[in-house]
Amino acid sequence: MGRSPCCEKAHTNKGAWTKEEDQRLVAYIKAHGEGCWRSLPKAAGLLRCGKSCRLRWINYLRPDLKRGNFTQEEDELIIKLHQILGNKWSLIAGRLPGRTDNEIKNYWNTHIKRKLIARGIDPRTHQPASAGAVAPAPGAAASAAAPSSHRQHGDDKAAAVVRSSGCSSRDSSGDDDSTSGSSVPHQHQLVVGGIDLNLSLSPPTSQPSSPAAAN
DNA sequence: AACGTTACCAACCGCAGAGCA
DNA sequence: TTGCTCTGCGGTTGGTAACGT
Repeated sequence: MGRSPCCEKAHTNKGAWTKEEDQRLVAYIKAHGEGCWRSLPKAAGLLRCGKSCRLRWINYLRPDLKRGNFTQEEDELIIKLHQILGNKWSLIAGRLPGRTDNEIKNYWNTHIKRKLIARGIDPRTHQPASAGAVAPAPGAAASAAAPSSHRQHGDDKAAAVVRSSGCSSRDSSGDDDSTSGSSVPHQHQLVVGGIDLNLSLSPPTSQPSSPAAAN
């Protein structure tokens, strides 16, 4: 079968973004808002695929991004959240305003993993390295222990934790901000290690509501 | 000063799920 | 109800900078 490629690869640029491309993208989104990524590149006059534009915007150009070093607080929060959610970077990012899933994922892989290992903690199970090897973490944490089985079944448990709250990872973005009428509040109050993990799934950047938010 | 290695960040790829006709 | 399209997510890779020998 084969799905049609997300874009005409032959006519799209790849690799690092230029300043001009950034400017075009930002200008377009400021004027028209996000959405319809597939048609955006053409409309904005960019030789990029929609996916690429979305990623660039979300991970780099969004005006509300924090950028810069992670604080000790963020650090600990990421660890706690990862313990509960596993590699659900988008959900974790949702609890860290101004941070993107990609940024957190990178940070986890390059800093936190190492840090935990140095502390003698298995970064997947969040258990003492020796114990973790034999005793997988209970509950949701188990998902983190699951060998990255490509999010097929491995993280089902962590996902279940989230779903049980009436949300799916999709919801976070879907954000049917339905707040409006939805009888099921998208919240899940958790307190771990003294940190109140209110797992309400709000988009990382609650709506670029007003493009003007930029600057 | 040159070369090799390691660490970090940005971007790409493929898949799954939601929404719609 | 089914199939198709689009979006979003997570994993992985490539490029570059920093550091060490």
